[in-house]
Amino acid sequence: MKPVSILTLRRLSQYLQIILEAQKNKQEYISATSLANHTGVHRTQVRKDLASTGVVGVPKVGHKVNELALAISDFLNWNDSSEAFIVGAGNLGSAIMGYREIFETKGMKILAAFDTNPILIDTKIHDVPVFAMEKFSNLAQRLHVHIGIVTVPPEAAQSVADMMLASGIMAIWNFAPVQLVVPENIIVENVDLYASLAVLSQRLAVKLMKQSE
Amino acid sequence: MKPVSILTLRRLSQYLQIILEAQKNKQEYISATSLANHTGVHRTQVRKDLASTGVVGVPKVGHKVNELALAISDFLNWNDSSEAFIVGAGNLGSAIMGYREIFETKGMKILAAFDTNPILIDTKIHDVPVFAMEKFSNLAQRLHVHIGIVTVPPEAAQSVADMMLASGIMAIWNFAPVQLVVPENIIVENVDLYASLAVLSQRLAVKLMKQSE
DNA sequence: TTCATATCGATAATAATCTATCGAAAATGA
DNA sequence: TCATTTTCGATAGATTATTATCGATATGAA
Repeated sequence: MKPVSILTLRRLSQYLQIILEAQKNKQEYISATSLANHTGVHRTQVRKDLASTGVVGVPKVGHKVNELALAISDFLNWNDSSEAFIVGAGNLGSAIMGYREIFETKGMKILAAFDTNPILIDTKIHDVPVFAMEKFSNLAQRLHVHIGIVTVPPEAAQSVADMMLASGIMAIWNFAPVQLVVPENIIVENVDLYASLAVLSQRLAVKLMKQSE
Repeated sequence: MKPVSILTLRRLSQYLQIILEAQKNKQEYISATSLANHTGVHRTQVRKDLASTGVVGVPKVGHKVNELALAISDFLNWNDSSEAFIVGAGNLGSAIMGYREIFETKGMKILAAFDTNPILIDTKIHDVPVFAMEKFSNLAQRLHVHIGIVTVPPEAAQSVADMMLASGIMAIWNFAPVQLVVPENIIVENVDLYASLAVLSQRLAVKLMKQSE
């Protein structure tokens, strides 16, 4: 199994979203062409992406919706459950805990949250219990938690990451706009809102400039 | 001015983050090499990215921190203020409103939020007033708002987007995991958490598989 | 002053990604 | 049965992105 590019993984998740929708509508087959039309990705690219999960389609027909959904979910490891801890129970952390159930359908179970704010400690946010930071390490090791979600302010992010790694965390989902320094065997996935905003605002500026010409 | 790739824009925002940090520390000069070391991007790539903003550096010295920060901010249009409305005042919407002040330093001012939930209407969330959906169109046109932020559940996203476009919105920051269908002159920037999670979980699965071999 | 070094900016080479093309297979309808 | 259409999967070509190379320039030390 060859390693698959990040771009392919992101697109697979997009396709899956559409396929699940088709599944809801009791559609039996779906073609790469129609996925291409829905996403704007070129149809040959869609085929390549799907091929990397190992599925095979039927000419003129496409892929069985159920099988394709299962194949992609499997490939993304969304059918196994991975446990996660989240550090930072502020605005963003709460929002993510609010999506707890959806994330569980995608293989990630948020077991607990951690924060330094005494007001929050020993409460529950969207059914997720909030503990003091000091408890992270012990619990993470006892429960074999592999995923750490970072939703703290930027200045705290690196020290939280260090603490996570010292507790056996192997993958970090980082929502802080900071480039975390970690050993290279550690997986870091960044959700960088500023980068996203940068694309939006520059594109808009260019567009407005062109219009006023 | 040639169009700049999305990847370059995202990296520029990353560099800026580091440059602002250096500015805080009263550092006078910063080199492409050091930005490369901080981000993991190749140093020649950093130079190309910076070149696209028009800045010029000094051999052996690098770039003046202040000038570089200004050049990138300008390039991203973060020194001008753009007004935005946000639709969906739930968990995620609230989280984003919580970052209102930070976003303002990056050129985006969230003027108001809109929701269908009567409990929320006419309240304030993180100082942002929440209005009924019906008021969107009128206000957006009167205030010449160009940016719409979508933080509603996936099933409502397309209709919200349609409503936004009918009200003169030109750029959509979409947090719903849905591929919005819009005319091609409309700018859509997606923040796709599922795609991000897909990368994380697949990479982690591969890693764990390799370890157990 | 001269040399070594760090950096810049430009250009060339490599690698990755995306798009086009083509033959084969399955369905549909004449 | 046989042409037509749609899609698949594979391969080749084109585009884009990344990395390497090289000469030039500023700094600081010998």
